[in-house]
Amino acid sequence: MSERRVRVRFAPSPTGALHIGGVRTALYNYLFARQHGGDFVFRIEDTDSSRFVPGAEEYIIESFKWLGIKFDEGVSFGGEHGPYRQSERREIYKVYVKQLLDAGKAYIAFDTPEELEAKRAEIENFQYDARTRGMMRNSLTMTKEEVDALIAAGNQYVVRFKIEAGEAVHVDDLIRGDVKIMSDILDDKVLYKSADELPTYHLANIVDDHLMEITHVIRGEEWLPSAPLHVLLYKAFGWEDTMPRFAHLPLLLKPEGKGKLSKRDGDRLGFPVFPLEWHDPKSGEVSSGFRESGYFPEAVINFLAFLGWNPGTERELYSLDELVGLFDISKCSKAGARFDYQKGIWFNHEYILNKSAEEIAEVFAPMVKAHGIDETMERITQVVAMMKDRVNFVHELWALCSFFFVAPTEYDEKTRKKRWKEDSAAQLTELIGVLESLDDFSLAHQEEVVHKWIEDNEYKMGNIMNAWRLTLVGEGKGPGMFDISAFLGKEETIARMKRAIAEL
RNA sequence: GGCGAUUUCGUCUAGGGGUUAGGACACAUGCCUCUCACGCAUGGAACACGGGUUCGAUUCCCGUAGUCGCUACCA
Repeated sequence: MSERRVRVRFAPSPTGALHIGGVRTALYNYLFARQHGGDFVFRIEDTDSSRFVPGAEEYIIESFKWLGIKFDEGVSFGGEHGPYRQSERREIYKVYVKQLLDAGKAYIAFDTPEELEAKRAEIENFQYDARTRGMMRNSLTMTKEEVDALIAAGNQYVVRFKIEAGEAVHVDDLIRGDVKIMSDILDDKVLYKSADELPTYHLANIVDDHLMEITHVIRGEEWLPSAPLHVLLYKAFGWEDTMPRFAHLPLLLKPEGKGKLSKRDGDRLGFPVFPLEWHDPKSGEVSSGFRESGYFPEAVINFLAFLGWNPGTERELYSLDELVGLFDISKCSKAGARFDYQKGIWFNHEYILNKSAEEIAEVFAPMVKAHGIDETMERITQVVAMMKDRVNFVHELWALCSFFFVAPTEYDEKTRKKRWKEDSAAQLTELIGVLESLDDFSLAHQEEVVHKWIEDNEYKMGNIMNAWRLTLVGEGKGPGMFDISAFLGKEETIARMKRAIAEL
């Protein structure tokens, strides 16, 4: 059994955008598969036809493509264990449902949803189980003839798993250790619905994991309560020998307040909870994505990897490949983690710091163009080199450095009051003369000449520089003055100064 | 309500029977400086509570409380 090749899967339902918690689950699966030299399978669990949302499947695939998480097989990736869409596996499930029925481990039930609802209203804490199934309309309380007649007459039914009371069920969890539960508290779960000829999650999940030779099931904590049911199903099928090991990951919680992270939190606090922007086809609602918000996929990966796990070192910046080597599922934390989006922003900033000006310029250039500016890649890269370390996102660059490309048309009032002195106009007019005399307008040469001019005239460095800054930038921000003037060039620099002196 | 999981600074976490309980984010202050940032430095800030076990518990055990999840013919 230990010889088996490691195979894990990520199996979302195509019911909408991929939640960021789901992304983390997929990431951990991916890291686990890679570090064990195993396979990562992508399965679509669309057994609830009523919740199907068009475009969701494509969205999920594109999300992982953007993030750099690769699957070895599955929907759209091929493989020998297909089909990988559960709605295309109807015939397979039927075989296994029949197997359980024949073995007396499951039974047919005719109770309608309305009847069940009535029972729940009638009996407090009603549960369809060993205590109550004797009073319901099912193949246990009817003769075979009655059952056959009902089916022949076209009555819809479900198949329920017959759970015997009094058994202690153990789930061996990679993160939580041994979790024990008594079978008495489990209900006879619906395994199959005749109405749409589809199984429910529980049956499909076990059958598929078995057939697809999954060795480890790494999923969210919301599945922990039904894990004993799954263990019982493996036993009912006689598949204990190859039953996968389980690992239930803690959930992602709201940044503040109570409960698990939701889309609403993102809207309210201003951060994305989906990898990509999502257009809901039903409501027409648009939800922001990490990609569109300006996050680098590497930063998102790094951030998510550290939400609920860490390698025990003090380093926090790791590439996806490095994480593969370091990941240890047993070191995952057990408690839910609040979604600390501030930390996510910090990660993105660190990735900007570590990327070259050329790489950032590649992203920034289209934004410059979008503002109607025609600049060479070289000049854009120069600006990026000066400014990139100041921002958390590339798109923040424009607000910080548009003055490199567009001359100021107005001058910030506060800065003017603070920096524009009585004699500023006279001094800057004098400075124009100094600059005009320069043949070499390079940063170093300007600096030398201007510094000497300031010293010779015993001007105050701060007064000159800040007033000068106001003329070139329009406000009191930006990199060193000579960086700015050297980039603008002699002509533009002097033109901006003249215009400002005239206006101020 | 029942069942399960879980609990270290505001947040993410390291650690583990004897530690000045470590790091990061955020926050504050300072430094750098021609501005604004970045960066750097410093600082405040935590073992949920109550019982055990023990020479000693934040660490192990048991309770209590909080938190999270499940309790569907949803996944």
